[in-house]
Amino acid sequence: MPLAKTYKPEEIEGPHYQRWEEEGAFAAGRTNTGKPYTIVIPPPNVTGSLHMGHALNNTLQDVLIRFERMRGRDALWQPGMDHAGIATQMVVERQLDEQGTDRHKLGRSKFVDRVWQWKEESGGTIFNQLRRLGASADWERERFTMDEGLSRAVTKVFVELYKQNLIYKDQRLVNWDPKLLTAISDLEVENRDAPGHLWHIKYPIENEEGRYITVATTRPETMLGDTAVAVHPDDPRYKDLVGKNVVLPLVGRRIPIVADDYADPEQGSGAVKITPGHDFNDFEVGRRHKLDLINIFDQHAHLNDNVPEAFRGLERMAARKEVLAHIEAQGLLEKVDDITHTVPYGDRSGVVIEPWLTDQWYVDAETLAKPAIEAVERGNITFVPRQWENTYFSWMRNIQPWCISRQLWWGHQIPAWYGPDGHIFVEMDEDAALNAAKLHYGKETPLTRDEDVLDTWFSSALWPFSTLGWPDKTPELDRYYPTDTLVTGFDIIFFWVARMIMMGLHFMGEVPFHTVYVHALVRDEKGAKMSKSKGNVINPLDLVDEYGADALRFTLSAMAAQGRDIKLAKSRVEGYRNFATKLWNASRFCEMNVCLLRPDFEPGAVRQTVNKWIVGETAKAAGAITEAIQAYKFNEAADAAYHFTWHTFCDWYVELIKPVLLGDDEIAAEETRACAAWTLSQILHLLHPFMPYVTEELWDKLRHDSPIPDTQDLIVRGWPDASALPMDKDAALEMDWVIRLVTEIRSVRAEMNVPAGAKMDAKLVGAHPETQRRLATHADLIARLARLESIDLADQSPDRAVQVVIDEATVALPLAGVIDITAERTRLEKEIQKADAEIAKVDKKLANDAFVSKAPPHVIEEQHTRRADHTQTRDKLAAALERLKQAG
RNA sequence: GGGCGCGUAGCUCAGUGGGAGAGCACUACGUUGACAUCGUAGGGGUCGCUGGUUCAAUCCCAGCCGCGCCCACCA
Repeated sequence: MPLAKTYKPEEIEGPHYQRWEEEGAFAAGRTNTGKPYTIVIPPPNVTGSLHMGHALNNTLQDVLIRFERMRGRDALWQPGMDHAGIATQMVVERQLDEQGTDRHKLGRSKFVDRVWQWKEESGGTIFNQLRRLGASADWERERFTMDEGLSRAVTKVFVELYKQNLIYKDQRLVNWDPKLLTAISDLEVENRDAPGHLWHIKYPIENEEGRYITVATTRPETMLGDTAVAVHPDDPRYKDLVGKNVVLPLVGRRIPIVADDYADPEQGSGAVKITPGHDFNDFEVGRRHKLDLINIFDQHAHLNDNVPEAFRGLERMAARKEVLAHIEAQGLLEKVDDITHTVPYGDRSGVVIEPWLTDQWYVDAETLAKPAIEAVERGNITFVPRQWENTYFSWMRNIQPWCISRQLWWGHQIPAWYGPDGHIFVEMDEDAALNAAKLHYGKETPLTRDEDVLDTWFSSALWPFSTLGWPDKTPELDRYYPTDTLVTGFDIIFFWVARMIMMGLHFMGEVPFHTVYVHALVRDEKGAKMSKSKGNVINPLDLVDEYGADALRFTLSAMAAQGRDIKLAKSRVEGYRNFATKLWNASRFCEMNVCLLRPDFEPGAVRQTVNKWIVGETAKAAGAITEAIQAYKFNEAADAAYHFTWHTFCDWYVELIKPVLLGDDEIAAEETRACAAWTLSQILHLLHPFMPYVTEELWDKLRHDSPIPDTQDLIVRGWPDASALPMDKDAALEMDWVIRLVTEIRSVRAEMNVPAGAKMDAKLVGAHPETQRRLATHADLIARLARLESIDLADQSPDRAVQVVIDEATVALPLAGVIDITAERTRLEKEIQKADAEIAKVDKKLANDAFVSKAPPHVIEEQHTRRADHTQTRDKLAAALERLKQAG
């Protein structure tokens, strides 16, 4: 069946994907036995659906995987999903809320069952969306962070780190989310600038009637938990007050005035209230001065019983109002400044985070970070672009303890059990814990398990080895670890990349991957971050529906320049859909002209100049594309493929061979048909990583029409080897001359408004023997492409002709009566001026002694060549003008 | 307060120490047997500003202006 007249992506995409999957083309270890090439997918949230960031991220991974697979590597793209603790729990809790219930009514075990049920029914829609994009992941190896195997890995890592004292339990201030009722890590806190106020409040000095010390605060409600006022030890204003007490307003508590470097004389009043229970800095000050720590909030950030009765039960903001009202009523409010300050918000819940004193589990990240820093310093891991290494280093070198416990129900429950006396047993499972307890207490002792679960990122940190079977010694782990490339966005370098490096090195003794390719953010076309609230989200699947997956993939690849965000314009996608159409139509051309793939075709043995030329151009393109992908310059690879396909193959080669295909020379025609088919097949190969569907479809057609059908799908075929293809320099020069000649004639025709139907017998004057030979070879072709009746040699330009200069020769288009002689004179004069200007520019350079003595020889040589070329052109143009004048 | 990135054609973006590029948009012409989702030709830019280095700067350096992001405990 011939190719359809129009390219319709929706008709070809589904069937090919299905076939690839059925044939196991994505399966690692099946198609190739070569050196492994491995990418682990950044596991999307089980709740997630495909957004532009995923589309970009996974397109680039698929380009790499398909490229390496074609190059003969045993390509493994390891897919899987993340259980996404908080996000998923929130989704299910929302559902419960709609049903008028909540997780507490349900109980922990039923709630977790409920989440699993939701996961089985609705989780992972994103993978079907990735399939539509053409992602060639090894789906049979799909993993989930809560799988039995991965959970075992998580437990083992926890237990081992605990036994190595790299995990410990500690009581300190944490970032507490009063909506989600859990601790979160530093990274999950989003600091936002917000307008606020700085209240200056007078604290009365004890036993000194009428004397006050003024403190400035953005959070007056926390004064109820103050246990000191700090001033700088060198601050002359307050020197005599250090050691004295103030009477805390509203509370009546006597609290000391302490000297501490933390107090900045420049800030506020220079005296700062100290609330060790609700501020990270104050906590440190409190520790230094052995101050009491008073917790004034409950888990919802409502005031608790540690404050005077009038304030109990108030929510933070209400408390603030109430406190201020009392302060003002007592005449203790000195002044209020309007300021902008940063306020911490929970990145999931969107509520203000409260520093709160709790028991939590921490990872000693500093110790784990050391080898992870060295691995990047030594180049065992390279970031692309390189600059991200600085970001990595600056965070890793100042890394803080990682709070890994979460007060949630969905996640890996911490493998810690407590004895009646609070003794902690950290073991692989309950039986082991009970045994340990029996040993410890000398008798069987009931234990209670820690209620908390682990931070989601704790399990994803193990992803590169847990997905391959660790802690078991599996053949996959042996073969595919360390992986090769990690493709990710910069927003999770800390969350994920850094932690994978730490865990990989610690537990595997080897880096988890060698290259981290960090891609940009996809923004809307105005450069704004896409977000639901702004309503500027472009759904990638809408673009797939409208233009096809290939067009979207190609667009994202072509725009993935390193180190720059992608502002996605729809017109770009449309343009690349048109590109796919162009390719489709070029294939139709080949089909209609019976250009069949010949298994015995030897690109090095072609005899026709035009074929030698296209073989060389193919080699150049293949080399450029290969090099670009290897350097992760996806945009350069895409551009090179685009340009070669459209502007070299379609615009020129196809046009150049038309006369050959229709001509009488059957031997030449036969060779050209085979060569055209071969070139098209090379294009399909080179485009396949970017546009898998349309290329597979066209390849399918091409190979099945061939005398001996190729048995392989494109997806598993070999990648073109540029170095094995000949590049004929003479053929390149010759075709370049033809192309320039045709272009010049077309240009001057358009410029002189020569009517389309004008019949012209062109003459080539002053041609060297080699040029004469070229003309003899290609005259018919040139005439056809330039729409001439004929073109042949002459000794002299005819009268009243339009003349264009190509190298040493002049082409004359006799157009007496058709053209305006004055206009032609003006045109020639303009051309001469242009050439003169160029010559003058070069002369100026060459006249400069500094230039001639200091510039490298090849640059000087270049200038001489340029001068000669322009001079030749100028002379020829002058002669043409003279000729025109004589005739006129 | 530190760190990073960006400012090139109307729009979206490549690129380079030595002759300014692509796609889209725009203009003119075109029903040539692959393709109007097309073809041919063309217009359009002091490469943010100011200095410096250099024989030579859009590219390297410094400062400035504008925009964005990341990190940070400043009341």
